[in-house]
Amino acid sequence: MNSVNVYDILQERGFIEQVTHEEEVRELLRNEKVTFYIGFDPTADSLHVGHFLQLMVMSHMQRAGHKPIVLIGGGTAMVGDPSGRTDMRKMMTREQIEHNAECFKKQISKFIDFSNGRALMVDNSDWLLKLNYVEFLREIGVHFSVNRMLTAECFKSRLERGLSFIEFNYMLMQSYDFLELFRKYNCRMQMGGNDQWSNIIGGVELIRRVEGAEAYGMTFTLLTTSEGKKMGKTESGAIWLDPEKTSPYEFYQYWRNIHDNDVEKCLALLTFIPMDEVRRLSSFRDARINEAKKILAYEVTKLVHGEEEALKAQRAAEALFENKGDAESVPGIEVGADEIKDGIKLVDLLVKAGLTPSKSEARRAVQQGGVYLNDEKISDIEYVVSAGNFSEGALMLRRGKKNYCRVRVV
RNA sequence: GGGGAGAUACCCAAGUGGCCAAAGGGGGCAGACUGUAAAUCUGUUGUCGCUGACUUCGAUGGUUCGAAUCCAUCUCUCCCCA
Repeated sequence: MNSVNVYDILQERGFIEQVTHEEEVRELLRNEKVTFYIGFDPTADSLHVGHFLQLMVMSHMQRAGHKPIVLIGGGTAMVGDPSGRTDMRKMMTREQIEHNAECFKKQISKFIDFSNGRALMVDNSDWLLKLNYVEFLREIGVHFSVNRMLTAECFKSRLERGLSFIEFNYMLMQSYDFLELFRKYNCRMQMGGNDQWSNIIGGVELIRRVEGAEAYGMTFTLLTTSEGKKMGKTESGAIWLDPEKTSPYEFYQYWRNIHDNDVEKCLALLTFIPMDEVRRLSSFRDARINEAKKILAYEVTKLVHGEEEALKAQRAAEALFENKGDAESVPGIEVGADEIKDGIKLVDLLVKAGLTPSKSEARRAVQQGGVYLNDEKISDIEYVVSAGNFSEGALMLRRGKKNYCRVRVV
């Protein structure tokens, strides 16, 4: 067992938000090899950075010799977790959920070591879907006080806006999951984002009531910016771990452009850089903090997309913003030589390059002086791009300050 | 089951027969400033064959020269009573 307690590591890095029994959990993690679980409901076809934070915790725990169970919520996704939402989740079909679950499984396998039984992946649809309603009520339902549930934080906002019975049941399902894993695998601890606190203690209490045994829970800080907004969201949606949905370059840029005040938090939570170094890097002020941001961006991208992609993203960023590195790495599109022969309208090219979602917006961007072709501002919306604009078969198209696209002729 | 309120663009929210592609705010985008940051200020924010045309105000059908606005039916949400 590691000499340094993983509890202290998690605490020092700022993960821990709430713990059921602080001292006991600390002792437990110091003295025993603990089996614990974190659940992931497959509500989308890719994980996002919020999930990544959970995976970092798992990773820290695994490094310390504990055994993670990744619980894919194929069953709970059929119901929908109301925690932390103001609106009702829309019902998902079973096919969607199964598809998403497959995507999750693939992605998670990259982050956690499942070799030699060092970790486990299970899907709660295996036991939830075949539950018998009346039996479930008699065995599990009796232990839950509606009065208490109604006072739980996770239902507060929904009590004002509306909460359907199906979502109200979510807590019971998640609590049952914990019980199931406790029985099957002696899983004694559940971890999760802080919005999961109510659901986690639901399980802890259920185990105490049914099994007369002590189980533990711990929640982590949610990835929020220093202004309290959810991190990992951009104009175009979430920051996904799937490179098809968020390219490694975009991913890199997201962290590269993080707010100064969030640098320390991100370095601590999303990289394995030692805390001494984290503190040193984030103590930089003014322009120098950019050094820390570059390291953050590189490290996180490396963890998620691998070293090669991280280097490519870094070189691309250097080429665009620091006039070094190499432009080859800049993400781009290819156009056929025949398309260029007769010329292609700039606005069409902007859309094709994905720099603007529609031609109207492309026109607007041009009119507002936000479009550059090879670093030269173009303000004519009728401008036609032709072979003359290319050098060595490529040109650089830019929209706004930092949205680039390298266009190559093939 | 009875009664009431409501559904408007990415979100919140005004508009209750033509002056409405639809006020205002948030968010987004662009410009200035900068450190590829933040804050601030300015502009912009349905689409397209763009000085014009087309589609949009829960859905469908109707009244009208003309509907987000009136009528009918339907779907969904919330509140009160049972």
